Amino acid sequence: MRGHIPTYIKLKSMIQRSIEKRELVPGEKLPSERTLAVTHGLSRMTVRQALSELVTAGALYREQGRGTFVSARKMQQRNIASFSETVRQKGFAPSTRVLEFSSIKPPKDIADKLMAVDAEMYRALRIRLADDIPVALEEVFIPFHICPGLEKKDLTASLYKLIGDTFGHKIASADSSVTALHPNAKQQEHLRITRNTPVLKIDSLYFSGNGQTLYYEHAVYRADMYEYNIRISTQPGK
Amino acid sequence: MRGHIPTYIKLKSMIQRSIEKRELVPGEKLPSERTLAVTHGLSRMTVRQALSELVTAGALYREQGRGTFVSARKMQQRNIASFSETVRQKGFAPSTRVLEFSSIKPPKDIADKLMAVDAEMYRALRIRLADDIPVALEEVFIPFHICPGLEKKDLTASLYKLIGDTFGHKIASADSSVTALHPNAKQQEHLRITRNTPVLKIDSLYFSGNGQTLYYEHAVYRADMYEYNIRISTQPGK
DNA sequence: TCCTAAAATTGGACTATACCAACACTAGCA
DNA sequence: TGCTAGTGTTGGTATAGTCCAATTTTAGGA
Repeated sequence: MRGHIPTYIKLKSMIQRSIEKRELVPGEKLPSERTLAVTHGLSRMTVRQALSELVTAGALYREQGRGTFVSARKMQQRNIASFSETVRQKGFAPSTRVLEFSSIKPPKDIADKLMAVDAEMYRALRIRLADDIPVALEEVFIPFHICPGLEKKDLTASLYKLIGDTFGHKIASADSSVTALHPNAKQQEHLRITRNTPVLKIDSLYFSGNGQTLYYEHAVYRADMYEYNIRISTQPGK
Repeated sequence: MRGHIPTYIKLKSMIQRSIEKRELVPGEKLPSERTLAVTHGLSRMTVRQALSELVTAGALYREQGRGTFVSARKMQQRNIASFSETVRQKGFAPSTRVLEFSSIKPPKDIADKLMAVDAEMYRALRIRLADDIPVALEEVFIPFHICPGLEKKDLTASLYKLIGDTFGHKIASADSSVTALHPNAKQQEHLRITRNTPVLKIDSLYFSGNGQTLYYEHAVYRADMYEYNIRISTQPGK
Protein backbone atom coordinates (compact mmCIF):
# COMPACT_ATOMS: atom_id res chain seq x y z
CA MET A 1 0.00 0.00 0.00
CA ARG A 2 1.33 3.38 -1.02
CA GLY A 3 1.21 6.35 1.34
CA HIS A 4 -0.09 3.98 3.93
CA ILE A 5 -0.33 5.33 7.49
CA PRO A 6 0.65 2.86 10.21
CA THR A 7 -2.19 1.71 12.42
CA TYR A 8 -0.53 2.73 15.65
CA ILE A 9 -0.06 6.27 14.33
CA LYS A 10 -3.76 6.41 13.48
CA LEU A 11 -4.73 5.31 16.97
CA LYS A 12 -2.27 7.77 18.47
CA SER A 13 -3.73 10.64 16.44
CA MET A 14 -7.23 9.59 17.36
CA ILE A 15 -6.44 9.77 21.07
CA GLN A 16 -4.56 13.03 20.61
CA ARG A 17 -7.57 14.60 18.92
CA SER A 18 -9.86 13.36 21.66
CA ILE A 19 -7.70 15.07 24.24
CA GLU A 20 -7.58 18.29 22.26
CA LYS A 21 -11.35 18.27 21.79
CA ARG A 22 -11.78 17.64 25.53
CA GLU A 23 -13.63 14.41 24.85
CA LEU A 24 -10.97 12.98 27.09
CA VAL A 25 -10.39 15.21 30.09
CA PRO A 26 -7.29 15.33 32.32
CA GLY A 27 -7.24 12.56 34.88
CA GLU A 28 -9.71 10.48 32.90
CA LYS A 29 -9.00 6.81 32.59
CA LEU A 30 -8.61 5.32 29.14
CA PRO A 31 -10.00 1.88 28.31
CA SER A 32 -7.50 -0.84 29.15
CA GLU A 33 -4.98 -1.89 26.55
CA ARG A 34 -6.77 -5.16 26.07
CA THR A 35 -10.10 -3.40 25.59
CA LEU A 36 -8.65 -0.94 23.08
CA ALA A 37 -7.12 -3.84 21.19
CA VAL A 38 -10.46 -5.63 20.89
CA THR A 39 -12.57 -2.57 20.07
CA HIS A 40 -10.15 -1.41 17.38
CA GLY A 41 -9.42 -4.88 16.09
CA LEU A 42 -5.71 -4.62 16.85
CA SER A 43 -3.19 -6.59 18.82
CA ARG A 44 -2.28 -5.39 22.27
CA MET A 45 1.31 -4.68 21.23
CA THR A 46 0.12 -2.26 18.56
CA VAL A 47 -2.06 -0.46 21.07
CA ARG A 48 0.89 -0.32 23.47
CA GLN A 49 3.06 1.31 20.83
CA ALA A 50 0.52 4.07 20.31
CA LEU A 51 0.08 4.62 24.04
CA SER A 52 3.82 4.46 24.73
CA GLU A 53 4.54 7.32 22.37
CA LEU A 54 1.84 9.41 24.02
CA VAL A 55 3.31 8.60 27.43
CA THR A 56 6.75 9.66 26.21
CA ALA A 57 5.25 12.86 24.85
CA GLY A 58 3.67 13.53 28.25
CA ALA A 59 0.06 13.33 27.12
CA LEU A 60 -0.72 10.17 29.07
CA TYR A 61 0.66 8.38 32.09
CA ARG A 62 0.39 4.78 33.18
CA GLU A 63 -0.09 3.20 36.59
CA GLN A 64 0.44 -0.50 36.82
CA GLY A 65 -2.63 -2.32 38.02
CA ARG A 66 -4.77 0.84 37.72
CA GLY A 67 -4.81 1.94 34.14
CA THR A 68 -3.73 4.60 31.68
CA PHE A 69 -4.77 8.20 32.29
CA VAL A 70 -4.81 11.56 30.57
CA SER A 71 -2.18 13.95 31.94
CA ALA A 72 -3.34 17.16 33.52
CA ARG A 73 -1.30 19.49 31.32
CA LYS A 74 -2.69 20.38 27.99
CA MET A 75 -0.80 18.74 25.22
CA GLN A 76 1.54 21.03 23.41
CA GLN A 77 3.61 20.22 20.42
CA ARG A 78 6.77 21.29 22.07
CA ASN A 79 8.77 21.50 18.91
CA ILE A 80 11.56 23.90 18.51
CA ALA A 81 9.33 26.79 17.68
CA SER A 82 10.33 28.95 14.77
CA PHE A 83 9.99 32.68 15.00
CA SER A 84 7.18 32.68 12.46
CA GLU A 85 5.16 30.12 14.38
CA THR A 86 5.67 31.84 17.70
CA VAL A 87 4.61 35.20 16.38
CA ARG A 88 1.60 33.81 14.56
CA GLN A 89 0.46 32.02 17.71
CA LYS A 90 0.42 35.31 19.55
CA GLY A 91 -1.82 36.78 16.88
CA PHE A 92 0.64 38.93 14.95
CA ALA A 93 1.73 38.72 11.34
CA PRO A 94 5.37 37.66 10.98
CA SER A 95 7.60 38.99 8.24
CA THR A 96 11.27 39.06 7.41
CA ARG A 97 13.70 41.52 5.88
CA VAL A 98 17.02 40.24 4.57
CA LEU A 99 19.76 42.79 5.27
CA GLU A 100 22.84 40.92 4.15
CA PHE A 101 23.62 37.66 2.43
CA SER A 102 27.02 36.36 1.39
CA SER A 103 29.36 33.43 1.51
CA ILE A 104 32.20 33.82 3.97
CA LYS A 105 34.94 32.06 5.83
CA PRO A 106 33.41 32.05 9.29
CA PRO A 107 35.01 33.18 12.56
CA LYS A 108 36.84 30.36 14.29
CA ASP A 109 34.44 29.92 17.21
CA ILE A 110 31.49 29.45 14.91
CA ALA A 111 33.39 27.12 12.57
CA ASP A 112 34.30 25.03 15.62
CA LYS A 113 30.73 24.81 16.79
CA LEU A 114 29.61 23.70 13.36
CA MET A 115 32.52 21.26 13.18
CA ALA A 116 33.43 22.67 9.78
CA VAL A 117 36.79 24.31 10.31
CA ASP A 118 37.94 25.07 6.80
CA ALA A 119 34.54 25.21 5.17
CA GLU A 120 33.03 28.18 3.45
CA MET A 121 29.54 28.93 4.57
CA TYR A 122 26.58 31.18 3.97
CA ARG A 123 25.90 34.03 6.32
CA ALA A 124 22.60 35.83 6.46
CA LEU A 125 21.57 38.81 8.52
CA ARG A 126 17.83 39.18 8.84
CA ILE A 127 15.32 41.33 10.69
CA ARG A 128 12.25 39.52 11.93
CA LEU A 129 9.12 41.59 12.36
CA ALA A 130 5.74 41.18 14.00
CA ASP A 131 3.03 43.37 12.48
CA ASP A 132 5.87 45.32 10.84
CA ILE A 133 7.54 46.12 14.15
CA PRO A 134 11.14 44.88 14.24
CA VAL A 135 11.43 42.34 17.03
CA ALA A 136 14.61 40.43 16.34
CA LEU A 137 17.94 40.74 14.59
CA GLU A 138 19.19 37.39 13.48
CA GLU A 139 22.53 36.23 12.13
CA VAL A 140 22.68 32.74 10.66
CA PHE A 141 25.63 30.61 9.58
CA ILE A 142 24.99 27.61 7.30
CA PRO A 143 27.75 25.45 5.82
CA PHE A 144 27.63 25.03 2.02
CA HIS A 145 27.24 21.28 2.23
CA ILE A 146 24.05 21.59 4.27
CA CYS A 147 22.22 23.87 1.86
CA PRO A 148 23.90 23.89 -1.56
CA GLY A 149 22.41 26.61 -3.70
CA LEU A 150 20.86 28.51 -0.81
CA GLU A 151 21.52 31.79 -2.60
CA LYS A 152 18.74 30.94 -5.06
CA LYS A 153 16.16 30.45 -2.33
CA ASP A 154 13.74 32.84 -0.73
CA LEU A 155 15.23 33.82 2.60
CA THR A 156 12.24 35.83 3.74
CA ALA A 157 10.49 32.55 4.47
CA SER A 158 11.11 30.37 7.50
CA LEU A 159 14.68 29.12 7.40
CA TYR A 160 13.67 26.37 9.75
CA LYS A 161 11.18 25.04 7.22
CA LEU A 162 13.46 25.65 4.24
CA ILE A 163 16.22 23.49 5.67
CA GLY A 164 13.81 20.72 6.50
CA ASP A 165 11.54 20.72 3.46
CA THR A 166 13.85 21.80 0.66
CA PHE A 167 17.18 20.41 1.79
CA GLY A 168 15.88 17.36 3.63
CA HIS A 169 17.62 18.01 6.92
CA LYS A 170 15.19 17.16 9.67
CA ILE A 171 16.00 19.31 12.68
CA ALA A 172 15.91 17.08 15.73
CA SER A 173 17.35 19.18 18.53
CA ALA A 174 19.05 22.43 19.44
CA ASP A 175 21.44 23.64 22.08
CA SER A 176 20.55 27.15 23.11
CA SER A 177 22.17 29.62 25.40
CA VAL A 178 20.14 32.55 26.63
CA THR A 179 21.26 35.74 28.31
CA ALA A 180 20.30 39.39 28.67
CA LEU A 181 22.26 42.46 27.69
CA HIS A 182 22.06 45.95 26.26
CA PRO A 183 21.99 46.31 22.50
CA ASN A 184 24.98 47.65 20.61
CA ALA A 185 24.68 50.50 18.14
CA LYS A 186 23.83 48.31 15.18
CA GLN A 187 21.19 46.42 17.10
CA GLN A 188 19.69 49.65 18.44
CA GLU A 189 19.40 51.00 14.93
CA HIS A 190 17.80 47.95 13.37
CA LEU A 191 15.45 47.22 16.26
CA ARG A 192 14.69 50.94 16.67
CA ILE A 193 15.33 50.93 20.39
CA THR A 194 17.58 52.84 22.76
CA ARG A 195 20.46 51.41 24.71
CA ASN A 196 18.23 51.16 27.75
CA THR A 197 15.88 48.57 26.31
CA PRO A 198 17.32 45.26 27.42
CA VAL A 199 17.46 42.51 24.81
CA LEU A 200 17.46 38.73 24.97
CA LYS A 201 20.43 37.14 23.28
CA ILE A 202 19.76 33.58 22.17
CA ASP A 203 22.51 31.57 20.50
CA SER A 204 21.41 28.25 19.09
CA LEU A 205 23.16 25.34 17.45
CA TYR A 206 20.81 23.07 15.53
CA PHE A 207 21.30 19.32 15.08
CA SER A 208 19.88 16.54 12.94
CA GLY A 209 18.88 13.21 14.45
CA ASN A 210 22.31 11.68 13.94
CA GLY A 211 23.98 14.55 15.75
CA GLN A 212 25.21 16.33 12.64
CA THR A 213 25.42 20.09 13.15
CA LEU A 214 23.14 21.89 10.74
CA TYR A 215 23.46 25.60 11.38
CA TYR A 216 24.22 28.23 13.96
CA GLU A 217 22.00 31.12 14.82
CA HIS A 218 22.80 34.22 16.80
CA ALA A 219 19.68 36.18 17.60
CA VAL A 220 18.84 39.29 19.58
CA TYR A 221 15.24 39.94 20.61
CA ARG A 222 13.54 43.02 21.98
CA ALA A 223 12.77 41.85 25.50
CA ASP A 224 9.79 44.16 25.77
CA MET A 225 8.24 42.44 22.76
CA TYR A 226 9.37 38.88 22.98
CA GLU A 227 9.37 36.16 25.57
CA TYR A 228 11.07 32.83 25.27
CA ASN A 229 8.89 29.92 26.31
CA ILE A 230 10.01 26.36 26.64
CA ARG A 231 9.01 23.07 28.15
CA ILE A 232 11.81 20.98 29.47
CA SER A 233 11.42 17.31 30.28
CA THR A 234 13.64 14.97 32.16
CA GLN A 235 14.74 11.94 30.18
CA PRO A 236 12.21 9.15 29.91
CA GLY A 237 13.27 5.68 30.99
CA LYS A 238 15.75 6.91 33.54
CA MET B 1 12.20 -12.83 40.86
CA ARG B 2 12.52 -10.01 43.31
CA GLY B 3 14.34 -6.79 42.45
CA HIS B 4 14.65 -8.21 38.99
CA ILE B 5 15.99 -5.86 36.32
CA PRO B 6 14.24 -6.15 32.94
CA THR B 7 16.40 -7.57 30.18
CA TYR B 8 15.88 -4.64 27.85
CA ILE B 9 17.09 -2.24 30.54
CA LYS B 10 20.22 -4.35 30.96
CA LEU B 11 20.91 -4.27 27.24
CA LYS B 12 20.23 -0.55 27.14
CA SER B 13 22.67 0.09 29.99
CA MET B 14 25.26 -2.11 28.34
CA ILE B 15 25.13 -0.09 25.13
CA GLN B 16 25.08 3.17 27.08
CA ARG B 17 28.23 2.20 28.94
CA SER B 18 29.93 1.19 25.70
CA ILE B 19 29.24 4.62 24.28
CA GLU B 20 30.49 6.36 27.40
CA LYS B 21 33.66 4.25 27.40
CA ARG B 22 34.17 5.01 23.71
CA GLU B 23 34.07 1.35 22.83
CA LEU B 24 31.35 2.49 20.50
CA VAL B 25 32.31 5.69 18.73
CA PRO B 26 30.00 8.23 17.07
CA GLY B 27 28.89 7.13 13.62
CA GLU B 28 29.70 3.50 14.34
CA LYS B 29 27.20 0.94 13.23
CA LEU B 30 25.71 -1.39 15.79
CA PRO B 31 25.06 -5.05 15.01
CA SER B 32 21.66 -5.51 13.43
CA GLU B 33 18.64 -6.05 15.63
CA ARG B 34 18.48 -9.67 14.54
CA THR B 35 22.16 -10.22 15.34
CA LEU B 36 21.83 -8.61 18.77
CA ALA B 37 18.83 -10.79 19.45
CA VAL B 38 20.74 -13.98 18.66
CA THR B 39 23.99 -13.04 20.43
CA HIS B 40 22.16 -12.01 23.58
CA GLY B 41 19.63 -14.80 23.44
CA LEU B 42 16.67 -12.42 23.22
CA SER B 43 13.80 -11.86 20.87
CA ARG B 44 14.08 -9.07 18.35
CA MET B 45 11.21 -7.17 19.96
CA THR B 46 13.10 -6.99 23.25
CA VAL B 47 16.19 -5.69 21.48
CA ARG B 48 14.05 -3.13 19.71
CA GLN B 49 12.69 -1.84 23.01
CA ALA B 50 16.21 -1.22 24.30
CA LEU B 51 17.30 0.47 21.07
CA SER B 52 14.10 2.52 20.82
CA GLU B 53 14.67 4.12 24.20
CA LEU B 54 18.22 5.02 23.23
CA VAL B 55 16.97 6.49 19.97
CA THR B 56 14.42 8.55 21.89
CA ALA B 57 17.16 9.72 24.23
CA GLY B 58 19.25 10.77 21.24
CA ALA B 59 22.11 8.34 21.79
CA LEU B 60 21.41 6.30 18.66
CA TYR B 61 19.68 6.84 15.36
CA ARG B 62 18.21 4.38 12.89
CA GLU B 63 18.23 4.32 9.11
CA GLN B 64 15.92 1.88 7.47
CA GLY B 65 17.76 -0.59 5.28
CA ARG B 66 21.16 0.58 6.58
CA GLY B 67 21.33 -0.03 10.29
CA THR B 68 21.47 1.57 13.72
CA PHE B 69 24.26 4.03 14.50
CA VAL B 70 25.79 5.91 17.42
CA SER B 71 24.90 9.62 17.41
CA ALA B 72 27.67 12.17 17.12
CA ARG B 73 26.79 14.26 20.12
CA LYS B 74 27.90 13.06 23.47
CA MET B 75 25.06 11.79 25.54
CA GLN B 76 23.96 14.29 28.11
CA GLN B 77 21.61 13.84 30.95
CA ARG B 78 19.44 16.67 29.92
CA ASN B 79 17.71 17.00 33.21
CA ILE B 80 16.27 20.20 34.45
CA ALA B 81 19.44 21.58 35.95
CA SER B 82 19.22 23.03 39.43
CA PHE B 83 21.04 26.20 40.30
CA SER B 84 23.45 24.33 42.52
CA GLU B 85 24.40 21.89 39.79
CA THR B 86 24.82 24.59 37.17
CA VAL B 87 27.05 26.69 39.37
CA ARG B 88 29.13 23.74 40.46
CA GLN B 89 29.67 22.69 36.87
CA LYS B 90 31.14 26.07 36.10
CA GLY B 91 33.62 25.66 38.92
CA PHE B 92 32.10 27.89 41.58
CA ALA B 93 30.81 27.07 45.03
CA PRO B 94 27.03 27.48 45.30
CA SER B 95 25.39 28.70 48.46
CA THR B 96 22.00 29.98 49.53
CA ARG B 97 20.70 32.62 51.89
CA VAL B 98 17.06 32.44 52.98
CA LEU B 99 15.63 35.94 53.29
CA GLU B 100 12.00 35.22 54.03
CA PHE B 101 9.89 32.16 54.73
CA SER B 102 6.23 32.09 55.59
CA SER B 103 2.91 30.53 54.77
CA ILE B 104 0.62 32.75 52.77
CA LYS B 105 -2.49 32.91 50.69
CA PRO B 106 -0.92 33.36 47.28
CA PRO B 107 -1.73 35.97 44.63
CA LYS B 108 -4.45 34.81 42.28
CA ASP B 109 -2.26 34.37 39.20
CA ILE B 110 0.11 32.07 41.02
CA ALA B 111 -2.68 30.11 42.67
CA ASP B 112 -4.19 29.61 39.23
CA LYS B 113 -0.97 28.34 37.77
CA LEU B 114 -0.59 25.89 40.61
CA MET B 115 -4.24 24.89 40.25
CA ALA B 116 -4.70 25.43 43.99
CA VAL B 117 -7.07 28.35 44.23
CA ASP B 118 -8.01 28.40 47.88
CA ALA B 119 -4.93 26.64 49.21
CA GLU B 120 -2.45 28.06 51.63
CA MET B 121 1.11 27.64 50.52
CA TYR B 122 4.68 28.22 51.55
CA ARG B 123 6.57 31.14 50.11
CA ALA B 124 10.32 31.42 50.29
CA LEU B 125 12.57 34.22 49.14
CA ARG B 126 16.14 33.14 48.68
CA ILE B 127 19.39 34.56 47.37
CA ARG B 128 21.55 32.15 45.41
CA LEU B 129 25.27 32.82 45.44
CA ALA B 130 28.29 31.59 43.49
CA ASP B 131 31.56 31.97 45.42
CA ASP B 132 29.63 34.29 47.76
CA ILE B 133 28.63 36.65 44.98
CA PRO B 134 24.85 37.05 44.75
CA VAL B 135 23.73 35.80 41.36
CA ALA B 136 20.01 35.20 41.68
CA LEU B 137 17.00 36.29 43.68
CA GLU B 138 14.46 33.54 43.81
CA GLU B 139 10.86 33.46 45.00
CA VAL B 140 9.24 30.06 45.37
CA PHE B 141 5.62 29.06 45.98
CA ILE B 142 4.86 25.53 47.20
CA PRO B 143 1.38 24.29 48.16
CA PHE B 144 1.12 22.74 51.63
CA HIS B 145 -0.01 19.39 50.28
CA ILE B 146 3.13 19.00 48.18
CA CYS B 147 5.59 19.49 51.02
CA PRO B 148 3.87 19.12 54.41
CA GLY B 149 6.22 20.21 57.16
CA LEU B 150 8.54 22.12 54.87
CA GLU B 151 9.16 24.70 57.62
CA LYS B 152 11.22 22.09 59.50
CA LYS B 153 13.52 21.48 56.55
CA ASP B 154 16.80 23.08 55.57
CA LEU B 155 16.02 25.54 52.81
CA THR B 156 19.62 26.44 52.10
CA ALA B 157 19.95 23.11 50.28
CA SER B 158 18.66 22.38 46.82
CA LEU B 159 14.90 22.69 46.79
CA TYR B 160 14.84 20.62 43.66
CA LYS B 161 16.44 17.71 45.48
CA LEU B 162 14.43 18.23 48.66
CA ILE B 163 11.11 17.92 46.85
CA GLY B 164 12.23 14.80 45.05
CA ASP B 165 14.13 12.95 47.76
CA THR B 166 12.30 13.97 50.94
CA PHE B 167 8.77 14.47 49.68
CA GLY B 168 8.80 11.88 46.91
CA HIS B 169 7.66 14.14 44.09
CA LYS B 170 9.65 13.26 41.02
CA ILE B 171 9.96 16.36 38.88
CA ALA B 172 9.27 15.33 35.29
CA SER B 173 9.03 18.59 33.40
CA ALA B 174 8.87 22.35 33.65
CA ASP B 175 7.34 25.18 31.67
CA SER B 176 9.65 28.16 31.69
CA SER B 177 9.30 31.63 30.35
CA VAL B 178 12.42 33.72 29.90
CA THR B 179 12.79 37.42 29.33
CA ALA B 180 15.16 40.29 29.99
CA LEU B 181 14.54 43.45 31.99
CA HIS B 182 16.02 45.98 34.37
CA PRO B 183 15.99 45.11 38.06
CA ASN B 184 13.67 46.90 40.46
CA ALA B 185 14.94 48.50 43.65
CA LYS B 186 14.66 45.38 45.76
CA GLN B 187 16.44 43.27 43.18
CA GLN B 188 19.17 45.87 42.77
CA GLU B 189 19.77 45.86 46.50
CA HIS B 190 19.93 42.12 46.95
CA LEU B 191 21.95 41.40 43.84
CA ARG B 192 24.16 44.45 44.50
CA ILE B 193 23.79 45.81 41.01
CA THR B 194 22.64 49.09 39.46
CA ARG B 195 19.54 49.59 37.38
CA ASN B 196 21.66 49.40 34.26
CA THR B 197 22.71 45.80 34.70
CA PRO B 198 20.14 43.80 32.75
CA VAL B 199 18.75 40.71 34.42
CA LEU B 200 17.25 37.47 33.14
CA LYS B 201 13.79 36.79 34.49
CA ILE B 202 12.89 33.11 34.44
CA ASP B 203 9.48 31.97 35.65
CA SER B 204 9.07 28.22 35.92
CA LEU B 205 6.20 25.93 36.73
CA TYR B 206 7.30 22.44 37.70
CA PHE B 207 5.28 19.27 37.02
CA SER B 208 5.29 15.63 38.08
CA GLY B 209 4.86 12.84 35.54
CA ASN B 210 1.07 12.81 35.79
CA GLY B 211 0.91 16.53 35.16
CA GLN B 212 0.36 17.55 38.76
CA THR B 213 1.74 21.01 39.42
CA LEU B 214 4.44 20.89 42.08
CA TYR B 215 5.68 24.41 42.61
CA TYR B 216 6.20 27.79 41.00
CA GLU B 217 9.45 29.66 40.89
CA HIS B 218 10.07 33.26 39.97
CA ALA B 219 13.77 33.95 39.58
CA VAL B 220 15.88 36.89 38.54
CA TYR B 221 19.50 36.33 37.48
CA ARG B 222 22.38 38.73 37.01
CA ALA B 223 22.83 38.45 33.25
CA ASP B 224 26.50 39.33 33.50
CA MET B 225 27.04 36.31 35.75
CA TYR B 226 24.58 33.76 34.55
CA GLU B 227 23.64 32.17 31.28
CA TYR B 228 20.73 29.89 30.68
CA ASN B 229 21.61 26.78 28.68
CA ILE B 230 19.15 24.26 27.36
CA ARG B 231 18.84 21.49 24.88
CA ILE B 232 15.51 21.21 23.17
CA SER B 233 14.39 18.16 21.25
CA THR B 234 11.53 17.78 18.87
CA GLN B 235 8.93 15.24 19.86
CA PRO B 236 9.78 11.67 18.93
CA GLY B 237 7.39 9.95 16.57
CA LYS B 238 6.28 13.16 14.89
C1' DT C 1 -20.33 -3.96 60.08
C1' DC C 2 -15.66 -4.58 59.16
C1' DC C 3 -11.75 -6.92 57.90
C1' DT C 4 -9.44 -10.33 55.03
C1' DA C 5 -8.49 -13.53 51.46
C1' DA C 6 -9.41 -14.79 46.83
C1' DA C 7 -10.41 -13.44 42.10
C1' DA C 8 -10.35 -10.30 38.40
C1' DT C 9 -8.19 -6.50 36.06
C1' DT C 10 -4.46 -3.82 34.50
C1' DG C 11 0.02 -2.55 32.92
C1' DG C 12 5.09 -4.66 32.39
C1' DA C 13 8.07 -7.87 30.18
C1' DC C 14 9.00 -11.16 26.78
C1' DT C 15 8.82 -14.67 22.95
C1' DA C 16 8.13 -16.16 18.20
C1' DT C 17 6.73 -15.10 13.88
C1' DA C 18 5.33 -12.69 9.59
C1' DC C 19 5.45 -9.52 5.87
C1' DC C 20 6.79 -4.89 4.06
C1' DA C 21 9.93 -1.05 2.50
C1' DA C 22 14.35 0.98 2.02
C1' DC C 23 18.89 0.18 0.99
C1' DA C 24 23.39 -2.19 -0.29
C1' DC C 25 25.65 -5.27 -2.91
C1' DT C 26 26.70 -8.21 -6.76
C1' DA C 27 26.47 -10.83 -10.82
C1' DG C 28 25.57 -10.36 -15.45
C1' DC C 29 24.50 -7.98 -19.54
C1' DA C 30 25.29 -4.30 -23.04
C1' DT D 1 33.58 -0.16 -18.48
C1' DG D 2 29.18 1.08 -16.84
C1' DC D 3 24.50 0.31 -16.07
C1' DT D 4 20.70 -2.80 -14.40
C1' DA D 5 18.08 -6.23 -12.33
C1' DG D 6 18.17 -9.37 -8.72
C1' DT D 7 18.99 -10.72 -4.07
C1' DG D 8 19.95 -10.32 0.67
C1' DT D 9 20.12 -7.30 4.75
C1' DT D 10 18.13 -3.95 7.67
C1' DG D 11 14.77 -1.50 10.13
C1' DG D 12 9.25 -0.76 10.29
C1' DT D 13 4.86 -2.57 11.31
C1' DA D 14 1.83 -5.92 13.09
C1' DT D 15 -0.07 -10.29 15.16
C1' DA D 16 -0.90 -13.66 18.91
C1' DG D 17 0.16 -15.38 22.70
C1' DT D 18 2.61 -16.14 27.74
C1' DC D 19 3.73 -15.10 32.42
C1' DC D 20 4.45 -11.59 36.11
C1' DA D 21 3.43 -7.73 39.44
C1' DA D 22 0.58 -4.15 41.21
C1' DT D 23 -3.94 -2.83 42.18
C1' DT D 24 -8.92 -3.04 42.55
C1' DT D 25 -12.99 -5.54 43.28
C1' DT D 26 -15.60 -9.07 45.20
C1' DA D 27 -17.14 -12.48 48.31
C1' DG D 28 -17.04 -14.56 52.82
C1' DG D 29 -16.30 -14.97 57.50
C1' DA D 30 -15.81 -13.19 62.25
